[in-house]
Amino acid sequence: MLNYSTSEENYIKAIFHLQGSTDNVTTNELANELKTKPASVTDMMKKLKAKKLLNYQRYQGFRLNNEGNKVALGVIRRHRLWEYFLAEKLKFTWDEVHEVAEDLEHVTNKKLIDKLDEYLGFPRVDPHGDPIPDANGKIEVSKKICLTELPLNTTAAVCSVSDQSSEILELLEHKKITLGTKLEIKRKFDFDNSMEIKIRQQAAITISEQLAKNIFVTSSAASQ
Amino acid sequence: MLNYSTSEENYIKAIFHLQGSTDNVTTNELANELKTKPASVTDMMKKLKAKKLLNYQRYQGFRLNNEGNKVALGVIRRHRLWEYFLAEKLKFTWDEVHEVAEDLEHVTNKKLIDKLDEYLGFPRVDPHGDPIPDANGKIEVSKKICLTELPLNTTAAVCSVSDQSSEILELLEHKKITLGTKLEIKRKFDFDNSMEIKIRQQAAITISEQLAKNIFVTSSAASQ
DNA sequence: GAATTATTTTAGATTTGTCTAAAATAATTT
DNA sequence: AAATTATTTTAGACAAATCTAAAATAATTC
Repeated sequence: MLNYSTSEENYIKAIFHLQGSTDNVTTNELANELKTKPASVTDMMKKLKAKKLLNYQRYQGFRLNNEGNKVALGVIRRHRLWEYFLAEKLKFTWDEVHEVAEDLEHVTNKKLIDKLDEYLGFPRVDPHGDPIPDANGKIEVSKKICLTELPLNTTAAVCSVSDQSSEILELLEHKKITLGTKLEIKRKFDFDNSMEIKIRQQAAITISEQLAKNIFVTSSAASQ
Repeated sequence: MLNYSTSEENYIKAIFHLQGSTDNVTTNELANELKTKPASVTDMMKKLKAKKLLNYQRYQGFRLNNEGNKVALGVIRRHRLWEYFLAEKLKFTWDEVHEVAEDLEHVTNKKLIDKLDEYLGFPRVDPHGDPIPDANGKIEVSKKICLTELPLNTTAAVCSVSDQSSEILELLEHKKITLGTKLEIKRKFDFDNSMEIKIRQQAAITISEQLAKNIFVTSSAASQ
């Protein structure tokens, strides 16, 4: 495994988090996520394509390939181990750890990270409940839950739909929900159990209880 | 205290280690220390002078000013705390810690470092015996010892000379030893207790027992 | 003290990562 | 399907940190 710059690692990690199980990530999405400009994203995508870390065709968006995913999981492993360390050992609060781990994650010394992992007792999830990849990049598959059970403001990816009727598919197509779509619940209404969900940068949309009951998602924070 | 780049911090730290209590550091010395080219050093010295971290006049060498020393002590504090953490908690060996700490020291989050310090129990010296600056940049003054007691290959700075006769001063001037000169003993000879010492990048020179007995040095590794 | 040698600085180039403004392409609307 | 709008890419510029080669200055030697 080669070494990558802090900037490259941040792009790779962001793509990993944005890409569902099927979608390509778009230039604007990534620029928005990284608080940079689309032109900068295009430049970096050319570079990462040249380094064979992702698939990219101009105007078509991009996805990490096998090697890119491995790199991403390495960064995520470091980030979450440091988060665990900060919360568990240094007594940082839940909400403070992310920012500090953003810097620590770029110290890429395998022995350091593996010894840290051992010192911490090989934790399985970070303080946010997200699973920590092991030294081989293996990450626990997060459980499939019904959309009705997803906590508020927790991103999850659509992984299956129980009812396969043309009626539900028509509705899902209209709402632009497909397998792999990443979404989070912004509000729930007790009156009819409808909910407002947000998909990527799009405006929030409303989903009925009937629909929600038929959508299943995988959420890495489900174990919280 | 402003933030400085990794590169700036490395230059500042290196100058701190090279400057005795009086000497100016030269361009070549610093280039050699950082394994870079003299031209790069000159560029950076202009930059650090503009940021008011050091005194520098072209062709005259440079020294950190008050502010520069503060920055250096901050970097050294982080470096040595991480070294302590790596050795004490992660069970790295004595000789492995330096390299890893070189990277960790550039994560400049005050809360992180102060909490790490507390977690480690406010250690006074790192695994090499070098003192760790406290949160205010205060560093324990290392004890004054006679040059005859300085261990081999340990850098120390000349801090006083007991005999003040013109004869000894003549000899010291000839050997280019003044207050603040940093040196280390490379060899000791049992026959006449003479020793070979090295000053900076210069060739080793020989010192008699009589002379050594009159030279006192401060060594930050003296507590080892 | 003039000539030689060593050191330091300057000038100009390179790489990485970023930006703005304009051009190219894709998507949407009418 | 033509026009409009949105997205993406290209072209060219800039800052940071580095380098090489040449020029300037200082130190040393004869």
